[in-house]
Amino acid sequence: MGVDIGDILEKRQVGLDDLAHRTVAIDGYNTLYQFLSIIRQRDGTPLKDSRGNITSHLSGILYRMTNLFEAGIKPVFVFDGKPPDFKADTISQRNKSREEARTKWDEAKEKGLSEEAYKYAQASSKVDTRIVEDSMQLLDFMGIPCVQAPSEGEAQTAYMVNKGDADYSASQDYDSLLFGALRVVRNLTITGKRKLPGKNVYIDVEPESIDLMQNIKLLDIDRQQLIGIALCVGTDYNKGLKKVGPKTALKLIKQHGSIHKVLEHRGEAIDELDAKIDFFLNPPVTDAYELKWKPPQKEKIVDFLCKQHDFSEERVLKAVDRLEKAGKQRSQQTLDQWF
DNA sequence: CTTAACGA
DNA sequence: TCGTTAAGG
Repeated sequence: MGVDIGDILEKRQVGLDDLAHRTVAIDGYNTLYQFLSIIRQRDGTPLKDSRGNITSHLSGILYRMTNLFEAGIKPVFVFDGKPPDFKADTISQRNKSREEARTKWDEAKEKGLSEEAYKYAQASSKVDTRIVEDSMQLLDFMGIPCVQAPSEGEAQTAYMVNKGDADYSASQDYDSLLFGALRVVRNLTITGKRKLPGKNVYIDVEPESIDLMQNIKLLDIDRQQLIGIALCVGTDYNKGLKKVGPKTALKLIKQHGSIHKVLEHRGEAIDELDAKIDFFLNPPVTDAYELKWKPPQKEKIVDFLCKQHDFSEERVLKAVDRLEKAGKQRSQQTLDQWF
């Protein structure tokens, strides 16, 4: 998922101090997917309430947003709207892989292959309507603003950064750079623990920022060429050229000058190429949002999480207290938010 | 993922 | 106090 151009990008490690007082526009889909796939029991089952509803994402939101808030960061969630038509293949491929993973999960469980089972359990994660809706509900109760993007969330976060409404686009994917986001932050977590793919090993990960203009300059290319590199490697809208990773793609684009020339030279084609390039350059975005952080509604959070979804009241109250304290501290210092 | 509990 | 491990819902 997402475009694999990380290897050619210059990243800067950042501490949470660097992000204090900064607004980060979070790619909602990306974050929820991460929560759903990672917050699980050892057998692969996600957290669920007594009625069988998945709650992993609610746990992730509650604790991570509390931590970010405590660090003085102003988070905004941005949710996807209608995807472009040329994303249809990717979407149906994802649905297919997810269905397959679901079957393989059951098979592995029966055979007692726990590591296999866990892997397929993760791959069967789905950000469905209910997941999005109750995430928005919880965020609203926590006083964190949400933005509904007309199309791709990462395009909207890019727009908000470049307009000056946000300081960073936050996602694990690099796609918002293709939409022109000037600053991107990855690994936006407090306790940076990430599971190495395949192995059962966890490594520490620090938040890192990526500066678009610095990278454009360093690579000695322009934005169109960066998009060209992405299209060579493969994006959510196209498959990518065979055996071409980011380094080869960079070489090809620099050698031939443009994605059009690269394709011409190789005798290959990408469907609706110009429409896709234009989509990265001029995606649908909206100004219809208001960024306002409000005090958490303690009773509503407790009712929602504890009464309706079986969270421990002790844990939830502790998190809400931290949230309240962080907000009060902030409004005393800066006087800008929370009213 | 994040917190809480536990043992060195 | 810190690193490891289990539990959370």
